[in-house]
Amino acid sequence: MENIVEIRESPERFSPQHTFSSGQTFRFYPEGNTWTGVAMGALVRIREENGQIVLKMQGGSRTREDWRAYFDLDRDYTVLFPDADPILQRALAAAPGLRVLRQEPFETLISFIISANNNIPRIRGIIRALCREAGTPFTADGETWHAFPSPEQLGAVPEKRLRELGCGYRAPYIAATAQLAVGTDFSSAGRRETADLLSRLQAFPGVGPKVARCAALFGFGCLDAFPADVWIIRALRELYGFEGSPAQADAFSRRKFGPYAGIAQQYLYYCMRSRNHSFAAAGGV
DNA sequence: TACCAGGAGATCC
DNA sequence: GGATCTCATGGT
Repeated sequence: MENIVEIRESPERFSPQHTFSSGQTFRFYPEGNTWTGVAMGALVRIREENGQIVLKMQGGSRTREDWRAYFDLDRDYTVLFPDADPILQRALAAAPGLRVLRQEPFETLISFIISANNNIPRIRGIIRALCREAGTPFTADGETWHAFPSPEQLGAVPEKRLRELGCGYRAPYIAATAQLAVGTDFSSAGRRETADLLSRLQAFPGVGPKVARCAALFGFGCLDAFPADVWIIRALRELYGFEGSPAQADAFSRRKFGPYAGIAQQYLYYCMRSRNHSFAAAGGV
């Protein structure tokens, strides 16, 4: 019997548009008024219905609690930044319902290795190709879908084949990281201090400071991890007068945004990239 | 057609 | 430790 979980939320608490368009996950696609994707081995469909956001998960073995954790639905985002400056306040208001997902560690690690010096449409295409190539297939809604490959499955794909699938020069990094990840206990890694986790993640080939912070934030629940790409550095410089390097962004973000700096980063990133009009009109960018 | 993309690694000094 | 180059390849 198929495992189905259905969750209803208000648009103020969860926005698939803001969440899936903020560059933290690459497996969700909009079609009409429905967002469709695969996560944790299940088909996920999200649509608005009578003023409510309806999340329907089909397949896999995850519970309602697992999915609430995945979408971070039980966290009150309105109390995370009690001392928010006016700029952050505008960013938070510009993307209501944006939530930082708690994705699967190995998927985030590989996804953001692929993201290096790459653009989002192509990242999505490569990840989709990897899933079709090596991910476990399952059937839902009368169609065949593919889970993200396990370390064993991805590690078995020849480097030459990874290049054919579009991975380019990242192919050896992906192959080596997948093979190293076999036997790695990511669940215990997630309970470490962020700095300790980052150094361990950066031991994987193709994982530097930025990719490690993305994996820590999106895959391990380290909400203080602060990925600093060119957009965020630009935002800190233009909006806050920050003059430092990406390596100095950690201390700055912790001082400026506190223990949830990673979530603040995601709102700032979304607003910068989406050229949100209300944000720009308010003097944000 | 150039330039860019949610950078990392190698090689310089 | 920091500056510089190269790495595939589709998007814009």
